Amino acid sequence: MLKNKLENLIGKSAKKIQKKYKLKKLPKFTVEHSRDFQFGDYATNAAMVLGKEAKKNPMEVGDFLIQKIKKDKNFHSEIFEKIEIIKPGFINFTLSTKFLQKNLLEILKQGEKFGSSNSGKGKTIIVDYSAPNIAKPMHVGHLRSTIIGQSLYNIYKFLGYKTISDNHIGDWGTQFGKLIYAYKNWGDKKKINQNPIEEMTKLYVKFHKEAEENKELEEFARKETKKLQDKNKENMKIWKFLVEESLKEFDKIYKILGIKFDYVLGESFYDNMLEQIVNECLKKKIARKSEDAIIINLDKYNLPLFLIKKKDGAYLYATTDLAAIKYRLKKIKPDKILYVVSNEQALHFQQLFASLELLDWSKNIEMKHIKFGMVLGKNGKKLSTRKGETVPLESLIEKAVKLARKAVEEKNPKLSKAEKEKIAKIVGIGAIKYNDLSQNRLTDIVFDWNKMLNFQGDSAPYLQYTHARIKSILRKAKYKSSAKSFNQTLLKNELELSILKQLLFFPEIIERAAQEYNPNIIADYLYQLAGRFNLFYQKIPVLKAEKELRLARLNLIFAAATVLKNGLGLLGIKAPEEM
RNA sequence: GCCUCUAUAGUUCAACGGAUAGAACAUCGGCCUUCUAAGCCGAAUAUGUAGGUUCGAUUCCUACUGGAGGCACCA
Repeated sequence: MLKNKLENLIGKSAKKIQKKYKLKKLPKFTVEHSRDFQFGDYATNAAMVLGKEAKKNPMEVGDFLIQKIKKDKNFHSEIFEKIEIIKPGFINFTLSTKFLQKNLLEILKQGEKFGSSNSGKGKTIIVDYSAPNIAKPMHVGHLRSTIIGQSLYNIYKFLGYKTISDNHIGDWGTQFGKLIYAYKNWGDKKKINQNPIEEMTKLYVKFHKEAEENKELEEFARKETKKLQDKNKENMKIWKFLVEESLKEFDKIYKILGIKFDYVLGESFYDNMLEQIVNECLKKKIARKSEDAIIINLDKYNLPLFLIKKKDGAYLYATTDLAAIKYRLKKIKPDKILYVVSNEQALHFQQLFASLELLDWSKNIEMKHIKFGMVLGKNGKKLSTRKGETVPLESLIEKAVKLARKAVEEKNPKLSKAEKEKIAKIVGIGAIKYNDLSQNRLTDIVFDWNKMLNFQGDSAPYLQYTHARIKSILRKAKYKSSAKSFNQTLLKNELELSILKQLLFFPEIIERAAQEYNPNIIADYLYQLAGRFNLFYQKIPVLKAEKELRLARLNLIFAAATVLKNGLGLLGIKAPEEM
């Protein structure tokens, strides 16, 4: 990656400056590519930070730095056309046209692999995401975890990590007591078979309604839970039925969304390890009894206590999480675990990670809570399931696809029905995913139908459309692969160069998205790339260009299409050939 | 009370301590006898308040104000 090379180059030269001025430490500097190209293509603040440390004029320091860089044996003068220092002390690097043109050949050579790397080689990373609850419908809230998680998974895999996804399904716990009680009293197997989650939700709701009038129900439910945890045959059978039916419905949604998991180990999977976990905590004296329950005291971390066993003997989700970690440490030996879970649970993960430290399990592993903001209603408040404010995923998808179908019908009526349907799905679902992924993970997002289903501007359909446009040109030109030799030096006008530069940045963008666990960096990049292409498209003819130039441009736009497709792929979004 | 997020244009969102704070939607005005107008070009409008650190702050720190969420027997 050019950015890394530049960092090394500047770093080495900066050390020489450090010596020259006898500085104790080498201040941190940054190297970044420019958003617009008026100040060059890459810039560093090295002169400014060095100048500050040395109490010298940055412009003067910068001049020295540039001299040193140019003298370095790793410096290739053919890569940079110009290095200059400007105003407060930015050093700007302008890439040579020749280098950019040559880089295109490299991109074409790498094709679908362009942007990938082996920087994660030898490292294992578990991504824990989606985690819906049995018997409850998936809604827009789950969507964030699912989509962000899947995207991070794709990104890390692309960077050469051994990547493992695990869907930690909520298939165990107290809600089952209520559900089993409700099922035994009011349940209808056939109805559940037909419409599993809807029927289960009805049972759940009914339970709560009845329980308000009859306080005894809560007690009954607790007993059912206990029976289930004691592996009572009848309750196990009902439980299994409810789980299986729910999973079928989840799988339907995952299939439509193109989400895949390497493991689907629900909470129930860890049930038989829980007692052992609590015992270990007691043995290590990090847990103790309190009010008949068992807790881990986290005063040392300034955190509230962590409950791992209830007074009625049942275990909690904290216990299950500990068990899951123990299991993963043993079976998978990951270097890192990412929990893609909403910000609501920030405290839980703080407690969980602190407990790991006390247990001395966390020595060789990095735990990360990849938190994200909530999906709020138009009123700026949390969507309430009870009030029916949550938008079920299925209806959201349906609505998006329907809208996309209408759009394809208008824009491209000649396509066959099957093709239209395929495109409608890709576009509708892409729009939904992009809406989540293009936003910063941490901010709450306000659910907005208009925005969610917006097919213009900064949206997946815009990117997909750009890709389809390119593909359309390539079809008309009967362009076949990039194997053909062509004269890349013909690509030299500003619009062509802006695309070449943008393409060059792709690998470093992916690296950054991974570092920050933020797919929106890729989304933002793709939007810029598409913008640059569309500008080019508007002004520069490809098919009508003179023969050699035409071939060069075809290769250029083919590379752009490849990067759009690769990038969208990392976001879990498909790029149709036409639309 | 404590903790985690958060405050940017009419609205919904970007911006890895850097250069003139970007978009999209909505509004107004242009561009289809040339490769897909789901597009392109142009106009107008924004960093909650008060301090601090810094050559430089939307970004870091402090306080205040506002918003969302969480704080042992739910997950």
